[in-house]
Amino acid sequence: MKTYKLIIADDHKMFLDGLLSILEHKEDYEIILTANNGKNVAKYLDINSDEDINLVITDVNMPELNGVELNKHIKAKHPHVKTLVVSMLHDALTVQTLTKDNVDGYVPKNAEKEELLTAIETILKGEKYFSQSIKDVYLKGMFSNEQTLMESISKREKEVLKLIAEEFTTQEIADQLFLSKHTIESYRKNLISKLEVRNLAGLTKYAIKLGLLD
Amino acid sequence: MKTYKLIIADDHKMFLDGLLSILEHKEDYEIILTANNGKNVAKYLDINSDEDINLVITDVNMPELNGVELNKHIKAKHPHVKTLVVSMLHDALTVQTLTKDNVDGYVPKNAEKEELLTAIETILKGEKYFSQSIKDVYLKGMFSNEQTLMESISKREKEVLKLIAEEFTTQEIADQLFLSKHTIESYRKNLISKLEVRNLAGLTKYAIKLGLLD
DNA sequence: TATAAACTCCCTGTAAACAGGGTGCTTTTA
DNA sequence: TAAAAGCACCCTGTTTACAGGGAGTTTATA
Repeated sequence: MKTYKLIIADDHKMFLDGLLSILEHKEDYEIILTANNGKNVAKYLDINSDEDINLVITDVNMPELNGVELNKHIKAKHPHVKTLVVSMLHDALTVQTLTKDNVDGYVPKNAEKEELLTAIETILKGEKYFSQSIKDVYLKGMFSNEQTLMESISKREKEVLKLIAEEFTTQEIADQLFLSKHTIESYRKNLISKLEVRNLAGLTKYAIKLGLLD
Repeated sequence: MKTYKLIIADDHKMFLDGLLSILEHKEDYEIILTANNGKNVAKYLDINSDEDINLVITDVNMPELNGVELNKHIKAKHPHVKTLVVSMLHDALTVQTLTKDNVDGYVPKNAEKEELLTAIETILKGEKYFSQSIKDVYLKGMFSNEQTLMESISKREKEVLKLIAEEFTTQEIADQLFLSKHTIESYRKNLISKLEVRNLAGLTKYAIKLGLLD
C-alpha cells in the first residue's frame, strides 16, 4: 500500500490537532510537516523539492502567506503537489481565485470528517473535490455581477479606493501617490460610477467588501 | 475519580471532531451532547436541568444562538453550569460582554491542546481561566476608549449614522427623519468629533463596526 | 501591429461636507 | 431638584466632493 506524504497548514492549533488526530491513525498518510502559516510551507517545498509531497491541506486565513497565495505558489512552482483548502465558507471571489489557480479541492470546516477523508482520497486519485456548499458559493458568484465589478477595478483604482476608505482627502492621496489631484478625482469619479455608489460612504463599504482594509 | 459531564457546541464539525478526539480518551470527561448551534444546548439544559452538566464548551459564532447569548442564558438559568468559550480571537467588546455575563473562561482556537485541557481542569476546580491573548484583548479594550465611545452614542445619533453609511445626503436624512437639515449637520459633526474620524468614510466604517448595517 | 484598457491629467461648475461656533427645550439621573 | 445629557435648531465660512465633460500616453494583448 502506498503511503502519501501530507503537509497541513492552519494557524488554529486546536484545529490542527483535530486534523492530525483524524489522519494520524490512517496508515497510508504520513504527515511530513505542520505549519501555522503559508510561508513555512512554501519554504519547505522550495528547499525540499526532491521530496515528493503529495498533498498540502491548507486554511485560507493565515498570517505571513495566506491559503490563496500559498496555493498559487504551489501550483506555479510545484505543480505535482495537490492542494486541498479546508476553511470557513468564503466569498465567491476567493473560491474563484482558488479554482482559477487550479486548487484541487475545497471543503468547509463545518464538514463531517468523513467528507474530508473522501476529499483527500479523491484528490490523491487525481480528481478534484469540492463540497456542495462551495459549489453553491461559486455558482452564486458566477451569476451575480459582483465579481465582474471586482474584476473591472484596476490595481491603481484599488490603491486609490483603499486610501479613500482610510479617510484621506483627494489632495492627500495625490501627494502619497505622487499624482495630480485631478487624477485622483478621476479615479474617485470612475469608482463611484463603476461600483454604482453615491459617495465616500458607498466607496468605503466596497473597500471593506473587497478586503482592502485591515 | 469523579467524572465530569460536558457539552460542546461548535458549528465547525471538523473542529468538533478534533475536540472530541482530544477529550474522549480522557476518562474523567463524559461528553453528554454536541451541538452545532447554541439553541440546542439551551434547550437541552432547560429540559434536563436535573442532570448535572458541569461544563459547556462553546464557540462564539454559531447559527440560531451564538456563544455570547448562550453563555448569558446559561448563567441566568443554570448558574451552576460552567462555561468555556473556545473561539477565534474576538474584539474587546465581545470579551467584555462575556466576562460581564460571568463566563468562566476563554481560550482562542489557535491555542495548544494542552492549554485547553488546563483551562477545562482549572474551570472545573471552580476557578476562571483566560488565555493571555484574551486578557490582552480585554485590557486593550479597557484602556482604549472604543467601547466607551460606542456607549456614548445616543439612539438618535446611531439612527443618523446608519443613514449616513447608507449613502443618504444630509438633506435626504433630514427629510426621512422630519428634521431640519441643520440638525442632521449637527449630528454628523458630533459623530465625527466623538468617533474621532475625519469624514464619511470613517463614519461608515464605524457604522459597520457597530453593526448598524446589514 | 492595431486596439483596447489602463493610467494620467485638465477644466467648469454645483452641491455637499466639514469646522466652529451658538441657543433653547426636554428628559434622565445623581 | 439641580446638573448632565440628549435633542433639535441656527449661523458663517471654507474645503472637499461630486457631476460631466475632454484628452494624451503608456501598456498589455489579441
